Amino acid sequence: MEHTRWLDDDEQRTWRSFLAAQRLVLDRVERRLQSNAGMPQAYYEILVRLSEAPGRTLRMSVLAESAWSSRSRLSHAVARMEEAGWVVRRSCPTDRRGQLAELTDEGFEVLRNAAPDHVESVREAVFDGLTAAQQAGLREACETLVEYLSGTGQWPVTRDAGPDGPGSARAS
Amino acid sequence: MEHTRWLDDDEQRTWRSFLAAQRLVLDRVERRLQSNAGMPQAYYEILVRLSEAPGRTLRMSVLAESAWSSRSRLSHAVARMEEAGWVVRRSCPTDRRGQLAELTDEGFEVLRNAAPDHVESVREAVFDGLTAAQQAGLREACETLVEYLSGTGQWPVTRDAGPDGPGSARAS
DNA sequence: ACCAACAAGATGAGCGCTCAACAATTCCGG
DNA sequence: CCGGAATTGTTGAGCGCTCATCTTGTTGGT
Repeated sequence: MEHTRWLDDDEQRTWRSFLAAQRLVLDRVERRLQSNAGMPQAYYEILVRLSEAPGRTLRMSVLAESAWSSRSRLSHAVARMEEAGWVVRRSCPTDRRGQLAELTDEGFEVLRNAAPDHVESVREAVFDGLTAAQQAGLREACETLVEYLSGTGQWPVTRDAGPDGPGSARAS
Repeated sequence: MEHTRWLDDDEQRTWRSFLAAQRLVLDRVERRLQSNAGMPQAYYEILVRLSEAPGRTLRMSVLAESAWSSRSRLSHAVARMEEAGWVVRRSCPTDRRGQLAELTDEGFEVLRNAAPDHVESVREAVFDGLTAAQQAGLREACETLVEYLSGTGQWPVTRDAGPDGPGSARAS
């Protein structure tokens, strides 16, 4: 490759505002979650996925995909959360390489307590600042990007997790 | 606060797709930058800001704001980049608390070599996957968010850095 | 002129993440 | 049914980031 496809001014502004917005939003949400629940955003997402799964149990590999995490990251994270008593690991009966991660009652309780403030912080950081049309535009772009980027390298992705159900953590 | 403003299904999907898209895009871009230039995205952004500044020099506090970085993060980052010979620090003549960070010729060269592949990876990760309308929608939402979130806590923000000029790193 | 408040930047501990390497198991062609 | 290839999950080193804290320097009220 010797002729670089540089970004024009519009693209430059799009990319830079995406970077800035992403940082501002995530730093804000993460900071608040850290101070109110003592966990990083990535852990919260893992707990949510588990809480929505049948039996509150998922295989590590499936959990990794659905939380957009690498296997290694998930492994470290679950190890820590197991120490905290939020999750337990059991070996998978049908595949002895596999591990099942199960959300404990304590972990579920932690999630349930963390949820209201977290959701509030997301609302304040994103939805309170955007019109309905802007929210629609953001969603349209992000969903397209997810579709476009999924399954192409990067993670061991095998897209098959169902789309978002309503968070069951809020429904006791 | 005792009545939580939960996210409805549309908001839920918007938030989750934002999280996923953000992760997919940034992980991809960062991985490529790391392997081709040996630096994280945050460092690249710092080098770009310096390269665009008059005299390729900025005060630490100004640099921190313009790269959306905390002071602490910048301090650590510049320390590392100084070891690498990409940047030098000099004390500020008008305020003896201050430090000036200056991009060295070597640092500029590193940036210039890193830029083409980085830009290509951004194009592949974002622009090649979105229609013009989706790009506009994304930009509109992100610019609004940046405007909305800037200057409200979080960083020691004193918004006054000019908006993005064209990246001077690509113009020799 | 003084001193309390504030601002700039550096620093070290702790932690989450990446990357590469590894062990254990399953899969599949011959 | 055997043996190489692929898959699953873990581990440890290294690094960037956050948070709290500290030092140094500036500012503003009296």
